[in-house]
Amino acid sequence: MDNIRVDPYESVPKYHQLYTILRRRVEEKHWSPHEAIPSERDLEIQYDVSRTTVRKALDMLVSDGFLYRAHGRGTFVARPKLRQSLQLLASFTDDMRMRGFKPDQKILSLGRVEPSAHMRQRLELPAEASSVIRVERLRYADGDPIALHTAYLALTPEQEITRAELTAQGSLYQLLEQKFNLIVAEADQTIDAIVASEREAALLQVPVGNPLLFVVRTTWSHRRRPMELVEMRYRADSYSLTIHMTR
Amino acid sequence: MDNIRVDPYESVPKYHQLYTILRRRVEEKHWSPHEAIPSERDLEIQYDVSRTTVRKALDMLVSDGFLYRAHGRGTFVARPKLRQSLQLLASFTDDMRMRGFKPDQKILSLGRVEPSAHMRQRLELPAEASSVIRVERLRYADGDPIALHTAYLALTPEQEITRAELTAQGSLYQLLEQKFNLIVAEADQTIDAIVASEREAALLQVPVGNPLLFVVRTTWSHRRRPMELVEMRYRADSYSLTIHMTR
DNA sequence: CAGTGGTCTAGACCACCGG
DNA sequence: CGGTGGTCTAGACCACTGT
Repeated sequence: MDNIRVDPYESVPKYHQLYTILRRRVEEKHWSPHEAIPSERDLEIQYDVSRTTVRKALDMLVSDGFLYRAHGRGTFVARPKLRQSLQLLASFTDDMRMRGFKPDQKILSLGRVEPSAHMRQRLELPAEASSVIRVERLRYADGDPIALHTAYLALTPEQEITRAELTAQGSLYQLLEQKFNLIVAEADQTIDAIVASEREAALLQVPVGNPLLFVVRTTWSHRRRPMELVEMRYRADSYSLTIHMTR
Repeated sequence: MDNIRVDPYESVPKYHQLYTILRRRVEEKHWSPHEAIPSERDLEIQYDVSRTTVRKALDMLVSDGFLYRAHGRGTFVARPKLRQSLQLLASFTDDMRMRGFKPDQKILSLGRVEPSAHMRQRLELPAEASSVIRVERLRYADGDPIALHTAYLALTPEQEITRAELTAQGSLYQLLEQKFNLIVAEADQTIDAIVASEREAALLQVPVGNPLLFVVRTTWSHRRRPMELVEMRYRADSYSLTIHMTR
């Protein structure tokens, strides 16, 4: 039995309601992996929406990796996926919570610095911009230090951030959204392997020379302005990136 | 002037033709970054297709990172993207060519081995499967060794691969497609940092203890059967992963 | 306000797959 | 062959943006 229905008076679009309904069904294992779900014409009738709306919902479920389609055969439940840490562009805070750890942080430094030429270019700073905000934070999972993050923010001199605000909010991205309406829309990342320097080793509590994942990310706001350049150094023994790819 | 038209008699879908036309325009800088392209209604008339078809083409261009939309304002050209090496699930061969290097390889070993319990699980091997094919290859870019790949293939005893075939073809994925109709459809990857062991250091021509990117990938065929488990070790000084993310 | 993208409908025909 | 997903149309109305 299911009495979940798509409600035409909801402000949420119908295709999104249907997406949520079907996604829950998959996650609650109402169907088994590789089992066929009802056909698009069945769903059309069952939820009293057009086939276009059904297909929009299914498109999203396919691109999110919950379903796959086979022309002439049907639409099927995908194998359960491992939680992926990249792609969705989560903050460290959210990433840790999804992985089941309690996130914490220590702000090592916060202040304005003069941007390098490279930074000016990456952040598309205007010539008159004489400073960016630099935030260095040590980040913890369940009390253990696992990453060192150094962020450079393209903010005007009027746009300030205090330690107290960042400590209270926890997530830098959420703070930037609340204070300045800067919403992260996209990012480029490069991923490298490095070995820990003396300072990094001391902060992350690993021996000098231990491997670290080194991630450099540039983020753009929804207005398509560069907002942040951040270097992240992760202890390789307690953190790895997971990615799902589809062709 | 443009006399490029969507041809209704082509076997390629109209939305895909339009996708190609517009993508070329963007790549050839017919419009500047952040410049608005014609509205959906304009494109509808200009190419004599329905708005649904226009939107399907635009959806693809947005998800591929060529355009972005702003409700009530228009559709805009995205900033030029850096070539991304992940996501599209390219073979090493294609990846190198896209990066502008000449790929090469040396097959270090090729033969059947008994799968470990872990491997049986990851490759969903039936109980009677007593062996998998193991291929160990050193991979070069412009003549320099940059990666060590160890692949385990879930193939039946009848499905064999020879050194000659793999050498001739170059790409393992292409060989699997041609010989066994195994087409890579999706993959899970974990990315770690490690330091080079003595053997790895010797093969990759770096000092022992140098950092390496360690990528473990499971691939599934279009029929959703696991086909490969592969461990890839990259010299961090000459290779890094790049990823683009959208929210 | 006019113009943009966002949602949605009710249909149609095609291409592919399995029995 | 019947049933599936894939493509496509011509329209409608809503929500948001800038002037």
